[in-house]
Amino acid sequence: MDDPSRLLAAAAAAAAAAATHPVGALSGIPPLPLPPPDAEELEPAAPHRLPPPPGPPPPAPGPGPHQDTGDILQQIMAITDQSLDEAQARKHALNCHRMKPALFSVLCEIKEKTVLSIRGIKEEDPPDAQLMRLDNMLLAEGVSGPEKRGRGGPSAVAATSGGCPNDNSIEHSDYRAKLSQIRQIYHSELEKYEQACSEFTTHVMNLLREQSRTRPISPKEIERMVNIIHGKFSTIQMQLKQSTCEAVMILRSRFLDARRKRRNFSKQATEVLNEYFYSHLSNPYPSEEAKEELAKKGGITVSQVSNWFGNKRIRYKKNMGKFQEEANIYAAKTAVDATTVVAQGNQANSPSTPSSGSSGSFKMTNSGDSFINLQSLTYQSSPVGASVQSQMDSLHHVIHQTGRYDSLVGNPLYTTQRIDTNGSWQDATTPSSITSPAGDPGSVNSDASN
DNA sequence: AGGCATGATTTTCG
DNA sequence: CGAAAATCATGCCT
Repeated sequence: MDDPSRLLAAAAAAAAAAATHPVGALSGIPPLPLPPPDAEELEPAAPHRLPPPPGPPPPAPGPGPHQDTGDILQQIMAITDQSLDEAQARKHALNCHRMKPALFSVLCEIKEKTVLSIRGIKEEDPPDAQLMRLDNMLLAEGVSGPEKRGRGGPSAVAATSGGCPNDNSIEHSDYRAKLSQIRQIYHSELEKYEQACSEFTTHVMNLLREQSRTRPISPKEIERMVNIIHGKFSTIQMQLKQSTCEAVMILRSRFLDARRKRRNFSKQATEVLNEYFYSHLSNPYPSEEAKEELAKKGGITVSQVSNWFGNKRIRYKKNMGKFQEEANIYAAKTAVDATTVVAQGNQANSPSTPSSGSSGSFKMTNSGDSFINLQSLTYQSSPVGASVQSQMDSLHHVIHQTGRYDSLVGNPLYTTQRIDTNGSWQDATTPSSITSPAGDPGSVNSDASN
């Protein structure tokens, strides 16, 4: 039975359905013959499959103009079966058909309704939280955003890695190199995506424009399509961002691991640190300036100096005996140095801290064997101020080895150092004024840094 | 492999 | 917040 009017009726029903239940129409009610799936994408003139609803609902199906509509429909449906040339010819014929404008406007109308009801679904992607997180992170890591160059400045790494040693070590520059590599890849990929996106968008828009001659395509619809495309591409971009973040994280963790990896200090550094420690044994708390000085001398960072002193104090205190030998070596060394220098009349030899002036006694928590209080001794023998200080400190150990000075209580006139009830090293905050019995105020700041 | 040395990190404390 | 104390993790020596 190929009664065209039946087909028309079906089409009309579909059209009505499309108008009222567009989703149903989209999901495919169609009693209409679908074109074969192939040969479609190369044929811009081919009617889009989605909304094929034809003319207005016929009040009374019958011959006449409806006949024409049915013909047109059939032609439309059959168009994809035809060869390109043939199709072009038919397209042209259709375009010139007298019913075409009317049919087109109906299609437009229906389309309008459909789009209207669809519109509610779309346009609801909030500024993706995850995307924002990724963006922020990339920015924070210095991957996105302006390129930061220059070694001295506070790099992104240093800013985020807390109080870690932030030297210009090999690892650090390695890290930076890798980071910039990631950065490069990220940007080139991003650019590629953007380019592809815009290319694709233009392509689709051209296609739609082309198609708009044969099927109703509103600007809104194009816009929507573009949005969809952008959405898809931004998903890809998000993936890119995500993997970049991962890469940075991995790099970072590796870097941190490497940082955590212990590497013994150079002999020079150990030397410098030990010298200071044993020559300021009474008060082994280098000031910030002294720390900087030591760091510079030893080729390490200030925080490493702090770590070292922290460890040293603890370990020394815990097991003094173990350090005796070392102490003697350094003590003697510094003592000799000090005396030499003193003999030369130069008083700025040791990397002393201004606050180390007090050679107050300190006592070990766990050993009844306390340190000798030598101040009266030195005080009387060589009141030369700061340099004497280190000498005196150094002598502590030599003497400690040879003789036994168990006096815990220092010269009462000379107690700038608080001795805690538990007897730990306790730095007096402002000892300097009292520390120089020789009346040498200059020793307050015995230039630790030359 | 095991143990000690040692630099770094974390936790605790004043 | 800085220092002490505890702990971790690796280097290095045997």
